[in-house]
Amino acid sequence: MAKRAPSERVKSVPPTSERASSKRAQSTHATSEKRVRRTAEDARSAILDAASKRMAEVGPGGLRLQDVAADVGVSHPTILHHFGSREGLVAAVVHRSVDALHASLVEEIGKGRRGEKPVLEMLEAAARVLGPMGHARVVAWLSLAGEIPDTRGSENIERIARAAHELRRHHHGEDTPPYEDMYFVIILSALALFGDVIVGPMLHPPEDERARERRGKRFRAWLARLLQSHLERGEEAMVAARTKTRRGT
Amino acid sequence: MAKRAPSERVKSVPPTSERASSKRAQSTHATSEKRVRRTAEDARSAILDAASKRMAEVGPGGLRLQDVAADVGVSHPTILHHFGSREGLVAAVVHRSVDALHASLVEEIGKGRRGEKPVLEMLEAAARVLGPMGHARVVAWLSLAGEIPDTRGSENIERIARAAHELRRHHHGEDTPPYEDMYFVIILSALALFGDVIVGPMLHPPEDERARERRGKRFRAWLARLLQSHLERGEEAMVAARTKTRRGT
DNA sequence: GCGCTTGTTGACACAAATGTCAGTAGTGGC
DNA sequence: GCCACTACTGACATTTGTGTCAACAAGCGC
Repeated sequence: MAKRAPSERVKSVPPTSERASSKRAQSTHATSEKRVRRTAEDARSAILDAASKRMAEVGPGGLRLQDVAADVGVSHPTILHHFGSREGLVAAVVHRSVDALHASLVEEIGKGRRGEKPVLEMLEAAARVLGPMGHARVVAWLSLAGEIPDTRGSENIERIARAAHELRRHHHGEDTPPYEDMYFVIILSALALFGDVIVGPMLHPPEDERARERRGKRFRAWLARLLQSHLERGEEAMVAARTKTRRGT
Repeated sequence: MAKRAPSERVKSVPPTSERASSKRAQSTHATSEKRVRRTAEDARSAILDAASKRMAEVGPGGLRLQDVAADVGVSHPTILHHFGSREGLVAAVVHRSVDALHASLVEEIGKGRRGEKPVLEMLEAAARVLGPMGHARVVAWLSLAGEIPDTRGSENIERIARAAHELRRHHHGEDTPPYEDMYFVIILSALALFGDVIVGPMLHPPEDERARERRGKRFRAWLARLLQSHLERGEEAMVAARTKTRRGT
């Protein structure tokens, strides 16, 4: 009974609507209903939107042309017409997602960097960028799948870390902790934010959207205090706990 | 040209050997070569091993019966014979992985908890469990795919956090920070460890296995110092950075 | 209005993956 | 040594998903 075939189909996504949500009315079949003809750019954009949404849920490997086509309200050859191949579509989605992620990040970070609680504001900014859109999830899928193509993640991290380190030197002067300390601060922040999106649902007891939101906020506030106090104190207190780290610095 | 079919095939895994690594010699076809017959238990175990390895790389959705079969050196109906269906195999792998993860975790954590640098030792222990075997990756795949079945992750976290909190109260007495502080410490550790396995390769500049290993170790040492100093000082220093957290505690 | 460009589509071809089945062949019990 | 049990396999059936193709039709320049 039931000969199900390839590729697991991860429970096939919560039925956002019956399928073909937006333009569905037209396909009650029957007569002709006048077939719509978008500009190439509009079509591409609509398809990308739908594909992005799906991809955040099922990952690049789970994306199905027919599903995306149904969501948009077109037939699957249309997608192939615009993107050449499934792989082309995936690449386009990834590209756009990564670009948007970078843009939002630099914007948000540039915006909130001079408040009185800079660390918290940055964490919140980054969380806003990563969470609500599926950006963090898409990136996580890619990373898991081993596709780390033009993501430029490390460059971003290093740029941020270097800038922050310079700022710190400006404040502390002589006895500023080494660059790697700031690098690790940034890394830890990134890991915490990404990790929360990815394995958070698995580590915390089941909770609804609102509860999750509040818990996330409280956690980020806590983390911000932890990091802020670390940054303010330099590494003094840490040196106490330190016993013999690999030579000097 | 080339009509490639379903399910992306994520570059099809670094060819660990040509395929059918272990029992391959026998299949040079030609004559009969005497077909091997394991006990049911041995067969299941061999299949599970191969499937686990694949699954850590391609995720539950990407697992292909024929690939696993080839790795083990059997035909794919054999797998179906032992596990009923593909889904059965996936379930079995997940089950075993989760069980092993739990077992290793409690063992390792129980072991290294009375050293002089308890935090570091726990982090290292957890890293040993999560990293080398694909455990963290498997769990991450599941979490991303939304399959959070019998993982019991939150229970584990809470048990650990509660135990650690009790220990802390035993030391600090009256002015012990609230439970949630310890809970967040544990959560942060988990997120950092998981996150490093999942998105680490994307955040750091490209590095070989040894470099990655060393960097990981340095990062965990740094994190351990950060957390240790936080735990020793109670929340005193954090209260300084605190402005007005939602009422009292 | 006419025709050209091109977005769009149904029907089809092809591949890959799961699952079925009847039959083969080790292995242990007698 | 024979027999029953069952691990194992090749061949096939079926499903699902990608990609091709020829034809249709919507918008635009003329």
